[in-house]
Amino acid sequence: MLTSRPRGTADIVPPDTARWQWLESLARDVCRVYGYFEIRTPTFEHSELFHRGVGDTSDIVEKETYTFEDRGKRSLTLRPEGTASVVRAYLENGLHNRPQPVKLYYLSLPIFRYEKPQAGRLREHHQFGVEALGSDDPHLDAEVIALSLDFVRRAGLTQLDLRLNSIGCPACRPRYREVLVEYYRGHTGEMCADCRRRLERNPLRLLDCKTDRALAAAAPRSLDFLCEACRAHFDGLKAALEELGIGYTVDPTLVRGLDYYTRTVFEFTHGALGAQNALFGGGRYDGLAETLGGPRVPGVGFGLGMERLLGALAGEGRLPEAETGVTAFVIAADGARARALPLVQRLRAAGVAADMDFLDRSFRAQFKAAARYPAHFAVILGEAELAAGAAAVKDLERGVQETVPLDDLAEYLRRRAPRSGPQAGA
RNA sequence: GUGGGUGUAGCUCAGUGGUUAGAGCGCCAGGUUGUGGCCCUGGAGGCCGGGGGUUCGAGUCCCCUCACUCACCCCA
Repeated sequence: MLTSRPRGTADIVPPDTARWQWLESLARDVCRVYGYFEIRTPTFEHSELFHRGVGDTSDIVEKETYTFEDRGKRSLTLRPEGTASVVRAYLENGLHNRPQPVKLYYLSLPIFRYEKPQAGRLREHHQFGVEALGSDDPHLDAEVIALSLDFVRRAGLTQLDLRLNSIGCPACRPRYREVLVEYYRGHTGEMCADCRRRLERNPLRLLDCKTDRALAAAAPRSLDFLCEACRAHFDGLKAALEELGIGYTVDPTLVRGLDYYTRTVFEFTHGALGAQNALFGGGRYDGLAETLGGPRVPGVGFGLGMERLLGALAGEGRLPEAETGVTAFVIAADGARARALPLVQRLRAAGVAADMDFLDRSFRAQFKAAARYPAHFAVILGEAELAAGAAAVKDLERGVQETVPLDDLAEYLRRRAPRSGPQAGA
C-alpha cells in the first residue's frame, strides 16, 4: 500500500503540531535566557564521523545506523544522535576562535536509529539538545542540567528523577577498566551472552546490563577510581547542583550508551513513560573533538526526546489543549459571495486570523461552520450591510452582534482578538 | 534481534462459521425569508491489514506475511 508510512516513523498532524510549536517556542525562550544559540547541521554525515565519534562498539553504531552509499560511492549515515555533528561543525566552522564557551542548541532535530519500534521508541524521532563547548568547568555541567530542568518544568512536568555519575577520564579510566574486567572475569558463569561479549569490547557497558543487576550493584565503582582532577570535577558539580537546589541521585551503574562520554553522565527518567522511561540524558565529552582530529575541546550537553516529553506530559495530564481556532469567519449571503475573499484578505493583511467558507455552503451552514471552527467572531456580509459599507459582527461566545464599518473592521477585531492556546500560553 | 497481545468506517469499538458487516463520535447535507453551538432527519465513508488454506459458505477457523502494541536488549 502506498498510503502507509515506513515502520517506526510518525506523522505529526494538526492539532498536534500546535503542541510541538508550543514546546519549540518554550525551548527557544529558555535557550535565549541561558545564552544558547541555535545550530543546524546536516541530516546525514560521513559514516566515519559516527564510527569514530560515537564509537564502533556502541549499540547505536554497531547495529542501529541507517547507512547508505551515495552515487559517488561515499558512505553516509543518517545521524543517530546530535552531538558528533555539532562538534564537527564547531571545528569545521572555526567556532573555537569565538569567545568560549560556545553554547549551542538544536531543536526538533530528526534522529534516525534502526530500532524495533514500540511505545516511546521510533526509528525517526526528534531531539532538543544543547552543547556547551570550550570549558570543563563543572558549573557548566550544572548549567546544562539546570537549563534542561527549567525547560521541562516550564512545559509542566513535575515527576522527574535525575541520576548522576562520573565515569572518569583517559587518565583514570584505564585502571578502573582493568579492575572492572577482573571483577567480571570472576563471574563469567553468572553473566548473559551479551555481557560475555561486552567484557572484552566495552566493559563499562556491563554495568548497564539489566539482567544481572546484583552483579552490577556489587561491581567496583568508577567513583572509587577517579583521578584527582575528575574527583574535584565531580565534587564541584555536586556542590553546584546543591547550590541551585537541584536534587539528584548518584547511580554508580549509570554509564550510558555512547562511547565519547568522560566524567559527567546523567539521565532523567519519568514515571509515566513505562519501559522506555529515559526522557533525556547527556554528559561530558572532553575527548570527542580530539577523536575527530581537532584540538582538545571539552564539552557538555544533553539530548531530549520530544516525543517522549509529549508522552510524559500526557501521562501527567498536562498536555495543553491545542488551539486551532480563528478570530474571524466571514459569512457571505448569496449576493455577497464574491466580496468574501477580498474582505478576508484585507483582515489578514491587518494581522487578523480570518477564514471563510470554501464549500459553497448555505448561509445557515456557514454559521455552523464558523461555530465549529471555532471562530470567535462571525463577520456577516450581506447586501444590506454592503450597501452601508459595513458588516455585522457577531461575538459567537457572547452572542452579541453589532454593525461595524468595513474600514474599522480590522481594528475592531484586532482589539478584541483573544490570545490563547499553547503558543500564547508559553 | 527474541517473546507475548492486537489488527473491522477518519477515531473508539460491537459483530455463535450462515442473507446486503453495525453503533457512538466525527464529516457532509437538510430541518423554507439572513444567524451558530444543543436537538431531529438523511447521506457519504469498509478489498473486515495483505496473501494462502479448510469449508457448500470465512470478518469469524488454520498457516504465512505486514503493521501496531507490550516486555526483553538498549536508548531519547
